Amino acid sequence: MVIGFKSGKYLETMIKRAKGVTISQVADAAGVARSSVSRAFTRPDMLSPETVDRIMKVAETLGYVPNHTARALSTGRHGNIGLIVPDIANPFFPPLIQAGQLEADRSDFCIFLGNTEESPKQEDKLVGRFAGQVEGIVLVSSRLSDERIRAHAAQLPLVLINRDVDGIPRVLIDSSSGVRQAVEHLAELGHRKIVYVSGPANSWSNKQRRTAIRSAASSLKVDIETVPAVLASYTSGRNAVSAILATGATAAVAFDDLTAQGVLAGLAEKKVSVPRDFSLIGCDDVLGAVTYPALTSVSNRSVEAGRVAVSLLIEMLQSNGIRDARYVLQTHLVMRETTMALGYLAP
Amino acid sequence: MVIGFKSGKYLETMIKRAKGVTISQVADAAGVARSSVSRAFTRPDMLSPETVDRIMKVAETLGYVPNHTARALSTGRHGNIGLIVPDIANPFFPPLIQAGQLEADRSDFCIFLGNTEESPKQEDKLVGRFAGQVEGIVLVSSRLSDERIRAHAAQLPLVLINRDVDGIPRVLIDSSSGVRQAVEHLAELGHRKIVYVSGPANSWSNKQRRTAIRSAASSLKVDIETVPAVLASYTSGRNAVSAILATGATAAVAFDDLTAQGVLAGLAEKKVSVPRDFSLIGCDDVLGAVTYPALTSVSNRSVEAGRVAVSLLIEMLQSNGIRDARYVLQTHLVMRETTMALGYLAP
DNA sequence: ACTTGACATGCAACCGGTTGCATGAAAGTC
DNA sequence: GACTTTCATGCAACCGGTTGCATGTCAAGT
Repeated sequence: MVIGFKSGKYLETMIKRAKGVTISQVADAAGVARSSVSRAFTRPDMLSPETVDRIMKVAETLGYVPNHTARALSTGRHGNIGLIVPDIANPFFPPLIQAGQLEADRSDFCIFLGNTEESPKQEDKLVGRFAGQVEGIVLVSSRLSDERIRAHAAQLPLVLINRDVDGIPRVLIDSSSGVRQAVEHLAELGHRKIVYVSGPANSWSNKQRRTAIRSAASSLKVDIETVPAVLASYTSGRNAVSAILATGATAAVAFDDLTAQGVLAGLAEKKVSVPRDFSLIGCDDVLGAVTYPALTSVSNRSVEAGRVAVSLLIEMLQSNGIRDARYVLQTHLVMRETTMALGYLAP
Repeated sequence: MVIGFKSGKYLETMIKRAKGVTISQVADAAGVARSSVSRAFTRPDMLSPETVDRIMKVAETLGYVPNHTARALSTGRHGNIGLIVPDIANPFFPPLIQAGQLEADRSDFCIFLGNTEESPKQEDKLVGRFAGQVEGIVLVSSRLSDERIRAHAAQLPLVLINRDVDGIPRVLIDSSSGVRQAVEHLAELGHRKIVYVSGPANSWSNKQRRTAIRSAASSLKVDIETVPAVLASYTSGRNAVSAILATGATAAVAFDDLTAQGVLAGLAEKKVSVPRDFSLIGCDDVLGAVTYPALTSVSNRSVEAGRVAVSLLIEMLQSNGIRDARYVLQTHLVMRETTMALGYLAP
C-alpha cells in the first residue's frame, strides 16, 4: 500500500509538473477560489487590487501559464486565424503572409498557414481542417468556385484577397491604375510602339492588365502588340525576346517581374542595352531592386493587402459584425532604371 | 412566458446549429451514450459494427464534426505543429515551409507559421505563444542562444534545422561539402585570392561556411579574406562590393544567393565584368538561373530539410520518444555562368 | 443448468479553464 | 440603529469531448 501510494502519487505530481501548472494549483497556493484566479487574469477589475496582486505573485512563482485550449473550449475563441495561399513559393505571397502575421501579432492572434498548391480540392480540405481551430480565415487568390466560398463563409468569418465575391469582405489589388501609368510614362518618353508580354491565359490579373494597357494605349495613340509568354516565369520571358524584338517596338510591359527579368536577361544576351536601346517595365514589383539595371515596375500592394485583410478579419471577430467591405488598393508605377527617353544620347 | 420560451428556445437552437453539432445531440438522436459516439469515431473496434454504422449515419445527417478543441483538452494532443523561420521573405524558406507542410498534411497535422524577422526576442515570444497550442516545434535557422533552445526543448518536443545543439534532434544542411567544391573549382580556374562575403554573425550556416572555406583554402594554398555583409540580403551584398574589390581578390563566394546577387549588381555598376574580370559563387541556389549571367551556386536541400524535420517531429510525437537524431544533408556545387578561368581572353 | 468470460455499452469523472448567480461583509442612507 | 446598496469572492454548472471502470447480456465450457 505504501509503495503504491508513493509511486502513484509522486508520478502523478511529476507528470503534472511537466504538463504545466493549473489554475487549481494557483488557487490553492493563494488560498482563493479557481474563479478568482481566472478573473485575476481576465477581468482584474472585478477583484480587489491586493487579491490580484497576491494571485499574480503566486502564479509567477509557480510558473503558471493559462491553458489556451481550455480557455478556447469555454469561451469559444482561440485567437487563431487561418491564412490560405495558392503557392507560398511564388514571391508574391511571402510579403503578404509576413504582413498578415505582423498584423495578427498586434492583436495576439496566431496564424495557421495553408498552402493549396493551386488545387481547389486541397483548398477545400484545408478550410475544413482549419475550421475547428481558427476563428476566421483569409483566403488569398482563392481558386474555389463562388459557391464553395459562399458555403465556407456561412460557416465562419472569411475575408478574401484578390477575389471579388459579393457579400463577402474582400481586399482587391487593382493593377490597372499602375499599368496605365506605365503606358503614360512610356508615351511621355516618346515610345510609340509597345509590346505587352502577356501571362497565363486564364489569369484574372493577366486579363485585367491587358485590358488596362489596351485602353491606355488607345487613348494615348500608342501602338500595342501582344507577345505571349505562356507562363509567368523567367524562362518564358527570356524565350519571348526574339518575338518582342521582331515587332520593332522600343519598349515592353511584362505581365510580371519574373517575366520581365527573363526578358531583361534575353535582351542582355542579344546585346540590346536596357534602358538605352529598349525600355522595360515589370508588374508586381516582387524583385525590389535586385535586377541590374533595377527594374521599373508596377507596385503590388501585397503587404497592405495582407495587413488590411487580417485587420479586417480581426475587426469582424471582435465586433461580431459581418461587414460587407470591399477594399480596392490602387497601384502605381515604381520608377527605377529600365526606362529612358527614346533616342536619348549619353553625354 | 410563452414569448420567453419561444425566443429563448429558438435562439438557443439556432446558435447551437450555427456553432456546430455536439456529441450529445448525436448520442440522443442515435439513442446511445455520449461515450459510444466518441468511440465510434476514435475506437470503432470497441463497438459492434451495427452501432458504429448507426451512429455514423446519424452523425452524417446531423452534420456532426468532432470539436477539435474539446478533444485537445481531454487528450492533450491537438495535432498542430509550429514552424518558425527567421524571414519568410527570404527565398530559402518558402520551399522548406512548403515541404514541411506537405509532410505534416500526410499525418493530419496543421502548421502554425511563425516569422521572427531575425529577432531572437521575437523568436522567444513566438515559441511561448505557440507552446500552448502545438505539440512540437520546428525551429529553422534559429537565432536563439543554445541555452534558450535547451530551455524550450525541455518544455516541448523540438526539432532544429540548421542548428547543431547536442541532444536536440536536428537536421543540418551541410554546405561545407558544396563550399569546398566551390573553392576547389575556383582554385582550378587559377584564382589565388578569394573573398568570403559573410552573412549574419549569429547564423550557424554562416559559421559553417566560413570554416569550410578557410579549411578548403588552406589545403589548396589559396588566400582567403572575409568581407562582412551584415545581413543576408541583396543590399548588403551590393554595399560590400567596394570592400571586396579593395582586397584585390579575383573571385568571391557569398554567404547566400541573395548576397551574391547584390554583389553581382554592384560589380556591374562598377563595370567589373562577371565572369571575365571576376568570378562569383553563391550559396543555397535559390535563384535558379534568374540572374544574368546565371549564378554558379551551392545546392541547398531545403526541401528535404523541411520534410525530414517535420517527419522526425511527428515520429517523436507518436512514439513519445526523444531521439537524439542528427541528419546531415550533403550539398554540391551547381555550375552556371559566373565563374571563369583567370586571365582568360575572349576569342 | 450454472459458471465463466468475452464483449458491447453506459456511467461518471476528468481535462482546465469561464461565468451567472448567490452570499456575505463593508459602506452609504435616512 | 435598521435598511439598502455596493463590492469582492465563492460555488457550481458548463464548454465538448475522452476514458477507466461498472454493468448487463449472451454464448461457450463443464
